Amino acid sequence: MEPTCVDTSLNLNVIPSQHMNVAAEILVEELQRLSCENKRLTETLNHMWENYLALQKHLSEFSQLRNTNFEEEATPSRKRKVESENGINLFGNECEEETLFKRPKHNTSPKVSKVLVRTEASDTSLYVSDGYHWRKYGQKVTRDNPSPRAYFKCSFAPSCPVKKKVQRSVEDQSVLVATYEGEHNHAHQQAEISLSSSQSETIEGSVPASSPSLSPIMNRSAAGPTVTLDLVQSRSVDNAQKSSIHQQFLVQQMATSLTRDPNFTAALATAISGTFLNHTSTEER
DNA sequence: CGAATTTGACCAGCGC
DNA sequence: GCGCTGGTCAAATTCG
Repeated sequence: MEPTCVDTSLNLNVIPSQHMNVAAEILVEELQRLSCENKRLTETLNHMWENYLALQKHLSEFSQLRNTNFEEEATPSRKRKVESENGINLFGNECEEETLFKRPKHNTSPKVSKVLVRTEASDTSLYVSDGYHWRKYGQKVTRDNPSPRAYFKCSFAPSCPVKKKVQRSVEDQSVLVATYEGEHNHAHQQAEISLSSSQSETIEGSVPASSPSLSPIMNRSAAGPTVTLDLVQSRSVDNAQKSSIHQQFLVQQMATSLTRDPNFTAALATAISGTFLNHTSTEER
């Protein structure tokens, strides 16, 4: 899609001083127009949020169905038996890694999410602090990446099925890529993670549907204003409350982006307006 | 001394 | 069937 730029700038230099009233009118009009657009964007965001929740619900239902079928059909091997005992064979909401599709027979697609963590270049450790307690159970050098991959299991609760893989990014050695699989079946140990809002970025294609985060790059060393965010889901948290927090965070992220980057503002406004207009036009039919 | 980490061996899936 | 690869296990080692 070709990005269309919406010019929201006001060229005050072209307005002569004797036409201040006219200029004021223009300003008021512009303000009203922006207010309308803002309202429309808010509505669009709410609509997208509702769609997202509906999709998540459908996926959840689908995964339960899949899981039931799996239990009836499968005769798990030794390893897989252990996994199913731990509940790791639950069919998750989202599957992002290509490798997960390569082994559909046994990989039952637990919920997978990726988090990128920026570290000091000199920091060679593979530890990502995320509020949970992890036990390292393996390390491997993989073919596609010269830096080793570390394997962790959540050790906060003995029966917790969540696993984590941590590896340095091929492109940027200072970035740690943490891949989480499964869902914690216990309360969050440290429910918050500090994110550097000034330096956080989103990575295309790595946003898990179930994760409240937008796959931020967390900067361990950066000082400055932080956004506190629950990165992982806890079953102990009330769903409605969780949704509310999530929605607030999304709105906050959106608002921050809109106010910060004029190009992004224009592109996003165009994209969302298009989606919104498409949606209303189909509803009218 | 118990917990955590390291590391080589092993296993299963996949492609050829 | 065989080799390659990713993932896991478990004994050995290190750490607090």
